[in-house]
Amino acid sequence: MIRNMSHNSFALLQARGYKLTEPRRRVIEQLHDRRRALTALELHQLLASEGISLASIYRTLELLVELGLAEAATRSGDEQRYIACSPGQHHHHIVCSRCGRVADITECLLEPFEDVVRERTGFTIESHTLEFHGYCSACRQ
Amino acid sequence: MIRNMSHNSFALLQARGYKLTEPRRRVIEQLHDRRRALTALELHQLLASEGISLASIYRTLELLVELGLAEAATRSGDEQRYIACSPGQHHHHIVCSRCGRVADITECLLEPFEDVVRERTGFTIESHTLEFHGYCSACRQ
DNA sequence: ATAATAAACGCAAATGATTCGCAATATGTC
DNA sequence: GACATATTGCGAATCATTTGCGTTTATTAT
Repeated sequence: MIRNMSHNSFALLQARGYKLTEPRRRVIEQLHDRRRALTALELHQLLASEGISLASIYRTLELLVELGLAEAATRSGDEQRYIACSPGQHHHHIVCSRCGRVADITECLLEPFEDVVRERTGFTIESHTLEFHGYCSACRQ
Repeated sequence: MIRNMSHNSFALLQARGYKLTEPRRRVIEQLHDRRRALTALELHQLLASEGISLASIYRTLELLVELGLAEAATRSGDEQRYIACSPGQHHHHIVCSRCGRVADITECLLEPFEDVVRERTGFTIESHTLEFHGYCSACRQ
């Protein structure tokens, strides 16, 4: 299952004409397997034994976001965290404030409200960002 | 009205024992009067004639966030934007993707969903971040 | 009002996450 | 199995933000 999710990303990468390199494979695996919001530096440390450069990690993350295979978490600190993401369906995440664990919220809760927001504010609505924060079962006191 | 909103912030600042200085007054005024999500650099440029240092703008923004008088917008780019905020009631914003104009969404749309999210994910929920993006009436094509 | 006093300021240097240039290497293809 | 090229690792560069420090300014008490 976890393997399959990584493999989906591998496949999409290649289908778009990108090479499936060692740094890309490893970053994708980590993001999927750990199910955590990770920083570039954390990925670099997790992959220390692989001799992958920090620059490649940044470049890979940029590519994954572009392809919809990862997304940048809401920032709370000076380092950006990244979350593995299935492309296609729009959805949201809850992130553990202690360990960074991520869970998906499978459908979008907000589309029904976009009309209300448009009427109230006079803005047209193109998108929204939503992220919940709390504690996963392991980190709850 | 606009003046009152700035004055509320002035008062809260002083009530908490902080001095109402020129940089603080000006930054608060700009954030309230422009009703836009602004970067530190933009504030510095807007206030160029006042001889206010960029460092003071950063320090003021940090203080305003701490006091709940401003909040950091969802980042989309390499500079943080800040939004004037009334402390007290939890609410959300919609930000114009072209000009940065901000409108308030007066109450929170998501509290009713927190139970659902908790049940589905097994996380306890402490908070959430939500921001809408679109175009204000002036920027809509 | 005026002086006393501590918080805040302006400046310039430091920090640190992220990006970039380039020679070397690894991937997918023929 | 060799080729052509995308991608890598390295180190240097960038640039938003933070910090140290001597000076200024907002508040409090005289």
